[in-house]
Amino acid sequence: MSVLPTSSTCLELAISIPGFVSSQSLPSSGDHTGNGNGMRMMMKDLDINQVPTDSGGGGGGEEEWTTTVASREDEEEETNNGGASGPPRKKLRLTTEQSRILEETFRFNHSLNPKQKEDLAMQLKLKARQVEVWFQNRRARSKLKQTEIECEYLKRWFGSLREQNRRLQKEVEELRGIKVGHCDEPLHSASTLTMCPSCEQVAAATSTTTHDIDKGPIRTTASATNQTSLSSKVHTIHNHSRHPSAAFPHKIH
DNA sequence: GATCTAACTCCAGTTACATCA
DNA sequence: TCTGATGTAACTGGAGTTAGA
Repeated sequence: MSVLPTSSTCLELAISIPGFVSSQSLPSSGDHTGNGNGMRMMMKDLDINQVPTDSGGGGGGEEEWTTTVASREDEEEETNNGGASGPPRKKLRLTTEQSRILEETFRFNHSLNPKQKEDLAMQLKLKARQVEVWFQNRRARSKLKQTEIECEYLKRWFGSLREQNRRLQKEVEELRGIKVGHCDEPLHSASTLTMCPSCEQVAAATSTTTHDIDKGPIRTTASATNQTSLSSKVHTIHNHSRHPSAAFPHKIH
């Protein structure tokens, strides 16, 4: 079953399926715990809506704010003063250089502690709050991308399982026909014995029930002899296509 | 030590602006 | 020029954590 989705994105991702722990444990900023007080001090004088006075940094004139965004305080004042909707929200476009540096930083660290955030903000001539928002949005995008990839993979896996199930059902029908025709003869045709590729032994009969993904359990009346083939296939499927996450814990960068 | 509260972070969901076809 | 789709910066509200009173 080679349905491994290949990816060339720069997102660092890992399959996480319900019931399985996502392998992406973002490095905690640690400053949930650590620099709380310092952060409080810093956050006090943040003004996200302050227009950068220097527009020349890195972007060669590309860096520019279209306008300022009304601060919360200003909005509150606006609201209090008249209830009007206030000035339209304007939006910064990050320069390619800013985006590049942010992406670069994100590659190594998915979340920043207050010091890192402040330093990066200073480097990029942005507000710490903007850097924080960017990282939040970036994590969200990363997660979304991961979900899409997982979804795509699960679709393929589902299709593969359905196909396997279809084949097994067909085989059951064939065995039924054979049994009717040669009820006294043992069925040890080599073609019906499946070797487990990893265990390198013919799988023992198991009590596993094969489920048709669409229609529920397959009811089979195959004899014990006939079951050798079927159950070994079941064994194979059970052990080797049990779950995609185990087989394809891929990461995307 | 237990409790409360303030300050902070994160996330999920949403809004709204900028850009492009 | 207008318009709908798309990308994304920014906002909102809730939940969780921590430190200090």
